[in-house]
Order: sequence, then structure tokens, then C-alpha cells
Amino acid sequence: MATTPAQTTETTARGGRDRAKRADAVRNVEAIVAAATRVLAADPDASINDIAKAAGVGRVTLYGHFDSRATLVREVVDRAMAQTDAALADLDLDGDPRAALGRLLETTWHLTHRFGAIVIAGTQVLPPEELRRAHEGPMSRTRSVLERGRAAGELRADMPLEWQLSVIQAIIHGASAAVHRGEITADEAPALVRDTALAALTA
Amino acid sequence: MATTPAQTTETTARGGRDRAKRADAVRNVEAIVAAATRVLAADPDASINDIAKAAGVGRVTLYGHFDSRATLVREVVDRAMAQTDAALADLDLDGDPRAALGRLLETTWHLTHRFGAIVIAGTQVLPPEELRRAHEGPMSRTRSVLERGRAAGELRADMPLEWQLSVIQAIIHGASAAVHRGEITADEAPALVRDTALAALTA
DNA sequence: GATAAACTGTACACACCTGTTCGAGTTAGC
DNA sequence: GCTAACTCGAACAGGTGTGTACAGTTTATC
Repeated sequence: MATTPAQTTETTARGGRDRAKRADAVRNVEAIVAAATRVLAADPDASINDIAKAAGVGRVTLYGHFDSRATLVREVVDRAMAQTDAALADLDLDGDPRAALGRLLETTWHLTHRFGAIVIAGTQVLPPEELRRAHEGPMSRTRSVLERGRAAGELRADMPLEWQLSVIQAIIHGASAAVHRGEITADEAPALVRDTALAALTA
Repeated sequence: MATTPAQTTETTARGGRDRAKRADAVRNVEAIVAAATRVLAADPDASINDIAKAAGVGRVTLYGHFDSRATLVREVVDRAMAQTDAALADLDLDGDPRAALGRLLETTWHLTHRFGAIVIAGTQVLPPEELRRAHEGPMSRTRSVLERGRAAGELRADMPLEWQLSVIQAIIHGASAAVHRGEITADEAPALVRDTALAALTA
């Protein structure tokens, strides 16, 4: 329990109005987003009711904080992308392109697996170009490493770069699905993803 | 009420009752299955209404031929699998494992791309083990070629076989998605799938 | 401890999808 | 050309999901 008030919460977040949001309201919003992330990652078609229940909150309360399903999904996607971007920003992508790509692959896999079907939930609600823009950030990092590897002759350049990006995405998603099916464990997945994708992109 | 047996059309199909089906009924059933295949391949969540409309038939008529959505989906999946199995049976899978796998990959891609999201429609309606059994046929062909290649030292054997199957599936589905997004053309896809998958599975 | 913000459950309006029933019109088949 | 099979639209029942309105209660904050 915070005994020291002093600029309690963020007044700058969205509505930045005169009054600050009440502490329990902030807590609930947080619980809702967290629950939505968890639930939607498992089932992109989960209802608002499921999410509210998972957050330990009434459905009406949820609507008090988010205008619509789309708004909530957008928030979840935004946070996921922000987290993704932050994790990727910590990565050292210099040096040997293959090694850099390997690190990038492992990290990306962890993120993809954590966020699972949220992307799907996004595609069903958000306009395509908005989704495209969200993907752009992480994608561009991979693309630049890929370009560097191709230019250095360490990665094969005899197929479209966009195709190679698709392959990477496909393998990562495939690994996540394979883990869910129990064919491989979450522990061995990163190495498999890295080795397989690197092999696929090597001449 | 059987006035004339006659054995006109297929009395053996399913209900194998006394009277033969009328010609227009057969035609409609065919149109429905074709439309369902087409529509569900694009959107696995398409409603019965959409399918009936696409088939140029009333919704009630559709229900006259198929008890429920599940029945229709089952029929569509069954036909797709039969077609798949037939196409794969024509393939020569002997000789050099890599060449055989290459042929298998190209053919499988064509089939997957044609049937698209039908698998998803299936997973949502049919019991898991029924789907599993449907997948078993085509999957087992790939598995045996894969095993042969691994044993011959032509394909890498340092990762689980099940994982390699997942990778193949992921690349094929990824290619189909990439074509839909317009990143690559349907013409260049088979070669890309073959080359990429073979590279991924080669030591 | 007073006040306003926030929470709660219930209930309603609306939309969509599934599956069924009905009566009337159309058509294939003998 | 008769008859049974087939088709059609409209309409209903049951289910689910979204979003809103209301009235009462809790609770943070000053």
C-alpha cells in the first residue's frame, strides 16, 4: 500500500484531464490488459466476457475503460509490440551476420511464443494497414540483418528477400504450434528455430 | 414407394436407399460442395448463408442435403483429402531421397494452396482425432521419404523428425500466405518451397 | 467522514448464426 | 401429364456476442 501520494498516477497517459485516475481504476485497467493478453494469446476469438472474468472484473467495468473490443485489442497489440521492440532493441545486431541473425531468431521466437495468437486477434479486428505498421518495427530489424548477410555472401541471395522473411516467420510460428502440440519442448525450440532457419537461408 | 428401382445414379454413395437421387439434386449437392470448398478455403469462418449463396442455392436447400455445418465441412475435408491422396499416389517417391522429397514438396504445395484454410475450418468443427487421422495419409508419405533421406545421410538427422515435418508444413503454409499477400507469385512458389525446405533439411 | 469516482449485477436492444418448420411453387422422371 | 422429389422464401426458436442503461454499493481520496 503506497503511503506516499505525491503525483499519484500518470495524468499524461491519455485523457490527461484535471483529475488523476483513481488508483483502483488504474489497477483494474492493468489487470484487464494483462488478462486480455493472456486469454487472447491462447484463443484469439475469446469473448469480452471471458476476458473480464479472467481479469476478475465485471463486463461493464471493462466497457468503462475500453470503448469496444477493437479498442482493447488495439491496446494489447500496442503493448505487445512495444515490449517486442524493447527486447529487440537490447540485442547486438552487429558483427557476423549469421551470428546476429541467430540471436535475433532466438529472441523473436520467445516473443512470438509468448504472444501467440494475439497477432491473429489483431488481424481480425484491426485494419490491415494498421497491423502492417505494427509489424514494421521488428520486421525492419530482421530485414536489415538479412540484407547485410546477403551482401556479405553469407546468406543466399538467389531468392526474394521478402520470401526469406516469410520463411523466418513461418518457421517461428510453426515452432510455437509444435510446442503447443507437444512435439517439441519450449526449451529446445529456440535452438531448433535458429539452426533450421539459418540452414534454410544459407546457400 | 419404390416404383422403379432402375439404378440410375449412385445408390451406393451414402444412404444407399431404394430410390435414386434426382439429377438436379445431385447437381446441387455438387455445387454446394464446390462452393463450400472455394469459400471455406478463403475464410474458414464463412457462414452457411455465404456458402449457400455462393452455390446459387437457398439456405434451406443446403440443409436438405447436409444435416449440419459439421456434416458439410466433413464432406469437404473428406473430398479434399481424397484428392490429395490421389495426387500424391501418382508420385514417384523412389530413387534419390532429395529429388523425391522435392517432387513431394511441389505437389503438396499446390494442394495446400488450393485447399487453403479448409484445414482450419476442419479443426474448428471436427473432433481432433478425426482430423489427425485425415492428416495421417499425406503425412506418412512425407515421413517415410524423410526417414529414407536421413538414413542415407542425405538429410540432416540431428533434429527430431517430427520437427522437420512441422518445418515443411510451416514453409508450405507460409508460401500460401505469401502468395495471398502478393509477396511472391503462385508460379514461383513451388520452386521456392522446394529449394528452401531442402536447404532447411540439409546438414 | 463526506464526496465523487469507480465497481457491481441485472436487464435490455441489436445483430448474427444455426437449424427447423411451413406452404407453395417448380421440375425431373416415368 | 401425373407424381414425387426437389426447391424456395419467409418466419420462428434458441443460442451467443456486443454495447448501453440503470440503480445500488463499495472505496479511494481529500
